[in-house]
Amino acid sequence: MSEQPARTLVTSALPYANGPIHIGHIAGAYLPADIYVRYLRSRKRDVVWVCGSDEHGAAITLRARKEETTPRAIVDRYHEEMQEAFRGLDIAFDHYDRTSSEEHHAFAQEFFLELLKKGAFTEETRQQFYDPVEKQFLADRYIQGGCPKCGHDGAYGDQCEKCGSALSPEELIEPKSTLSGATPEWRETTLWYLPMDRHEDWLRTYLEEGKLDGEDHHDAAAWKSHVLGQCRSWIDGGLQSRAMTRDLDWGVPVPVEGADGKVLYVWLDAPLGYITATRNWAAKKGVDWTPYWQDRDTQLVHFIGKDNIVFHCIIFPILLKEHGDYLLPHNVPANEFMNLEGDKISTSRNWAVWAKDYVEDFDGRSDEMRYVLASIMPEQKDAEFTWLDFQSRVNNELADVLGNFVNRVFVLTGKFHGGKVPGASGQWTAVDQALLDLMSTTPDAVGTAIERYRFREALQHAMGLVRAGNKYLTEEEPWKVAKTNPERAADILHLALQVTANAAILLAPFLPKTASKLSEALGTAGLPWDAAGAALVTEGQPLGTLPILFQKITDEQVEEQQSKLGPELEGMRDVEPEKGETSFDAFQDMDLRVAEVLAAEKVKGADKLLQLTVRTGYDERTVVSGIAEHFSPEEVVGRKVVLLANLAPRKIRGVVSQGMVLMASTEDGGLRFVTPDEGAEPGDIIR
RNA sequence: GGCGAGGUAGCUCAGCUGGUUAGAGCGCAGGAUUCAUAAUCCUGAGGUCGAGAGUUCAAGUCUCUCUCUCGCUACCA
Repeated sequence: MSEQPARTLVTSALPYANGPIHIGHIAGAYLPADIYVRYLRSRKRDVVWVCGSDEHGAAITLRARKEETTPRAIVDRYHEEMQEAFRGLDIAFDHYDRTSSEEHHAFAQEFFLELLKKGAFTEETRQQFYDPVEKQFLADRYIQGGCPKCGHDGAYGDQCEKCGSALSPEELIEPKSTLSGATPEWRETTLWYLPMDRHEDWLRTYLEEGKLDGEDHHDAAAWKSHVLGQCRSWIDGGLQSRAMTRDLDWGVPVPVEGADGKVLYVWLDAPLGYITATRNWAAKKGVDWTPYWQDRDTQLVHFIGKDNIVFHCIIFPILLKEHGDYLLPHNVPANEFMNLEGDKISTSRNWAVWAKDYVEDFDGRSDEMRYVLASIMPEQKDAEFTWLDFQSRVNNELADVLGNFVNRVFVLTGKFHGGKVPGASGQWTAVDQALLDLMSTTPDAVGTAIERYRFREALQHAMGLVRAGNKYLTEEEPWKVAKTNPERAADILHLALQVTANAAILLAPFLPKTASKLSEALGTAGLPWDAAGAALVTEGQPLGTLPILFQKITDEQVEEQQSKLGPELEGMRDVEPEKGETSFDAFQDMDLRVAEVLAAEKVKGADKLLQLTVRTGYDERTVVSGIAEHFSPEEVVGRKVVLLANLAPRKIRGVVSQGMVLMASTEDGGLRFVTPDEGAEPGDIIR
């Protein structure tokens, strides 16, 4: 790998076309990539940035059924909406594609076949649920039933959303197909698996040392520690086989005879979308796409959020290497998560700042959001966005430092030099020289930080030049000097203008709108990055008119935005949807009783479990309950509770649990006992 | 329980391969100034660098133990 790659291919995580984009997404994978790419473009490097909608997967079909529409309609809607959000924040991909395109299907199939031919997969036949009414195999998410863990009656085959536990479909109590409501049957199906354990050795070398096939591949030290840490954790834990196909009808069909009703697993399908997108971009431009994915002088960078690390650093590299013709990532600068006003961002609770809403509420003010997000980007650890912080950064830094500096320079030039760039004598004082020095070193400081994916630091450096400009004006006082020494005053303003023009270039990756307004007004539009560091504006150049760059964010705006967070409906909660209809008989099957907790102790080796001894009035029994994180043993002894008494006994962590204690799970993420009213005694039947 | 990442000024965070009095921005106090969006500039207060032990001539920076937060994972209501 040479110091400077011949070209760079940048990707941002394909957003899932199942919901709108929020600032967490932007700060995680799109804004950093946008800054990085704008910088490289400004340096006139060969760079291509691709992205696209990830439009397959069970969640989308499930949602389509729920909304009584088609998967196509869902993905079409979000494909458009997401692009609108990106455009509104000036996130400027070279190409934005979608995985449901014909080209992608064809390419993904071709890629799959190649892997098949190379023996990358193992074929395994397993029992799987089949819906006899809809005549299809059921993906895990299409099966609903009682959760074996918490008893919650709407658990999915892969996960119970109530208790968060990972499940496999056969564990469900009374499983039902969510498609037809029918009871599914066991049938054999054949799926292709990726045996990842085969790849542990070279992956370790690739990640830890940056070496591939015995050659230097990338600088492993340049990777973020949390990215490497996660990968190490996965590999050390032993990599498992993972199914690369699914029985589903929405996705890229498996191109093998007899594989009707099977599609590629979205996690095989989606990253290949990067390649398809590049091919489509190249076709559009009439250039050859292959160097971007196959030439060793290309640098491949994936921008993602931390939830995607394992796929981009382990699974996708395995696929690429097995294929053999493609480059592996040179860096995956994953960001951590962005929290919001003290809580994690949550789509279902509407605890999010939606990109689309921001663009509507703050029309034309994309730079403000970009600036704030770049300032607090979760580069090494989770970060937090608050509207008060947004206000203070916009007002104190953008408006007061940058906006005001620019305004001072323009007003002074207007007043003392008729709005034209004054000439300079070339007689620089020590103070001038210090500023000139800073001006000449800042581009490199900013650029180096960007190339190291340290965007906050880069922005600090760029703003540092502006701060120095303010200091310079305040201390040199050209408005005073002009009265006694007009030549000196001209020098000062000339230099201040050079600083402004430099700032326009350096800030452009972060604040594209502002930067172009500035460089237009200064007559320096279109100058590349490498021009920065020196004099840019020329004597006599008339300045354009410049509006106030940044309006202050008012307290009212802050309050308005804060009040938008959370559930939208007055008095109504946005909770998980009601389950499908049940029958009286099914209810009758449950034997609910009042019981009293006699004793409680923690189950050793488990964080969440309490072992309870309860009195039912007719016996005493042991119940294991996953409430240890919410209640101490002392707190629960003596309580009257509601017990599901006839639940099949189950061995949990070595202890046989005979029944289940009912709890209400509350909005704050806690649990509350369901307690019978005064007078109810152990053994009382609940019906 | 296992693994990973964090715990640094009131707030948001930097501190690379250990080395002079631990930094930035905001906030706060005092002052200067008026060209400018009541903006700007200077000065100052403020930190036992989560706790404890160890290695070293020297530790925020390395090792161990403990503790708290976040994430993945296991057990799981």
